[in-house]
Amino acid sequence: MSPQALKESWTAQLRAKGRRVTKQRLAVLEAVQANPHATADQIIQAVRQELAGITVQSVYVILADLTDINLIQKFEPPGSASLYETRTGDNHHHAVCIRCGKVQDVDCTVGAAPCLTPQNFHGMAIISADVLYRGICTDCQKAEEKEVAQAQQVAAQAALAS
Amino acid sequence: MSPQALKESWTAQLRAKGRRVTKQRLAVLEAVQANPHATADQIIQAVRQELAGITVQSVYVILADLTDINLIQKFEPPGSASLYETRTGDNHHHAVCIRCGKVQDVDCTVGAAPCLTPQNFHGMAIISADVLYRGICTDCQKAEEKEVAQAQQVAAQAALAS
DNA sequence: GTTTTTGCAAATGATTTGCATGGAT
DNA sequence: ATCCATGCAAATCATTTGCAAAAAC
Repeated sequence: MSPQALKESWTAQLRAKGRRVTKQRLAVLEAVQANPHATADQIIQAVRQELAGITVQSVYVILADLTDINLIQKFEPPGSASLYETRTGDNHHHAVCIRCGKVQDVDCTVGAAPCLTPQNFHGMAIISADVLYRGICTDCQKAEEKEVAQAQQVAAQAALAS
Repeated sequence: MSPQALKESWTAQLRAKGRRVTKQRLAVLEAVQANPHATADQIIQAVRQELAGITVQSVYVILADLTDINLIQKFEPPGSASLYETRTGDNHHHAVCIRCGKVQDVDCTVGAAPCLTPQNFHGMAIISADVLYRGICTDCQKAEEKEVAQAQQVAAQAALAS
């Protein structure tokens, strides 16, 4: 979608939910759209490029409200600050790199229902399932290979010197 | 395992990891064992039954250390305080009730590897997958049925009165 | 006795809230 | 003109940290 079309779409959706269309809200939406998996802090920095005076608290309030009306989605990785994304409505999961912290979307190909078939649900009526993968992203895999190679070189030199 | 056997097991494991065995650590382990999915706050309350003087910060330090040596496991549900459990090592997931917040274990029957087979992993080397189910527990299902029944009664009486 | 643990106070980071003003409809 | 949204300050909540005293080895 073009930036213009996005803006119109957001405006329409805000109005549809009885929310007023303000430059602050549009700026927050733009920032979240521009940087998927952005933290509140990153969003604040980005929004301030356009609206220098906006306060931290306003951005938090706006983020919470946009989350309520499902225009954005909040994702809370364990142990770090919440991330916000414009991708909503579809059932997708996240993969976080345990080395650099980068978060990537993972499409759920199994439909909206729970993706596992566990034996023991204690009679609970399941509404949704969130899946968080932890792993090492491609960049960090390369970086680790490089480190291993360097460590081997150092070890070889130490063996020579002794 | 009997309380006594548990205590000996913990003692052995602490020693094996080079940790000193203190009454504080044992009390924390006991509290976590007694109440699976306990919050730090609940653990502090429980431990103070035995060790009235123990401080909040000590319990946090102990919990972090016990988590490091894998004697307990930390679970961070989105939007609420961390929970601690003694069940470690095996791959199990959690189901949280969106109404009362109760957390229950869900056995993962698919083995230790990622339980989904998503198409799009971005080349990431996956190490583990955490799954969080959201739903309504049996108690809350009953409570909701009761509420619906009462609402229908009220509606019926209103219809009669008009 | 030495080193790790604990106790205490104070700080931190993320996020929320109450109240007055300002802007969108 | 009306009422929701924003700005501001201060509070809250969970958790961490630095340093001195106490306890386990």
